[in-house]
Amino acid sequence: MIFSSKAEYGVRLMVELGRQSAEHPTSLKAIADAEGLPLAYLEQVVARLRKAGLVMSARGAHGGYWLARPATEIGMHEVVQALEGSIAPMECFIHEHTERVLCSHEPDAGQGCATKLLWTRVQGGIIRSLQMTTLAELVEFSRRAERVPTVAA
Amino acid sequence: MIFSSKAEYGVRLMVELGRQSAEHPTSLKAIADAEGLPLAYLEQVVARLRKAGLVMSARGAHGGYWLARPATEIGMHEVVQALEGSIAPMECFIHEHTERVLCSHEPDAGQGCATKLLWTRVQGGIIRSLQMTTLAELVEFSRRAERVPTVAA
DNA sequence: TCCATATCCTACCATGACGGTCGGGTTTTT
DNA sequence: AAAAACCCGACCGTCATGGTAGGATATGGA
Repeated sequence: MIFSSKAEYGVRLMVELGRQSAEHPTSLKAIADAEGLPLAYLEQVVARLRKAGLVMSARGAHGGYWLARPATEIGMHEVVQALEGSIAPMECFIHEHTERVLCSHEPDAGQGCATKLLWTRVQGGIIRSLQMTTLAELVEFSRRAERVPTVAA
Repeated sequence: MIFSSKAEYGVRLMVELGRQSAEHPTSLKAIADAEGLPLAYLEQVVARLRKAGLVMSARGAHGGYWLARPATEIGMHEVVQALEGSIAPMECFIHEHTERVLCSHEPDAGQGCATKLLWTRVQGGIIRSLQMTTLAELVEFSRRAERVPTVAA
């Protein structure tokens, strides 16, 4: 049970954007360098964030990305959802919207199997803890962690 | 982001054991048939539960498995932990106990990166929702779901 | 005693998702 | 026109996952 690295990278990227003023765009190159992440891969990651309307972009020289909204108004559940596709602890939760593909083991009556009760709670726990965290919080945290003396040499 | 099928199968298995009285052991074969799961694979799953001390076993004819404790005293976080190894939303959380393998991206100071704040909360959310659910609850739920009239034919 | 039933254990395997690269296209600034 | 950057799709190696195979060991019953 683990989130993919898309989530990790994407969150880092968002934090990095949050640290910049939203005036002039930040290039992916800059972020890739700052975080030590592969540029080409970041492109795929940021594409998801853009499609989800979380970041905006400008092409061409001096182009780049910036937050579509102030960081205080961005809940991390949106970010993770955009990156991860959907926040589902079990396969049968994914198709939720479409044609009710049920758990296969689920009795005909629907919404039956006992395990679903469990996974539903887990899903709730995950989503709640994501919702209660805003991007602004993470940005603030990273700002503070910044000036920690390492060796004071 | 998804739990492995080991978790799913294992939880089903535990529920099934919870439905049986803990007197006479239940064979894996019976459970595999009841749930429609591959026997050989279940063996691997149940091995983890046994090693974690959640179920006990008897070999030989009329052998099988039973709960090591009453279902009311089994928290689902124990079950999932046994099955899944550890409940960690991100790689760098796994080595926790061993030699402090840090996030690689984490600044030298340690406990630094902003994303860790997020994943820590998520982990908390998951564990809490698992802890608050006992096996007994799931067993009870499955008992009730049992007698749902499908067509009343 | 011998067979059926069952747990136990280890090795093996195929598929698919994941993390990542590559090449090229398009847009914009200088 | 050249550089900087976003954009897009195809490709690819590795590794965890889900599952199988085969056998060893233990136990109860005929």
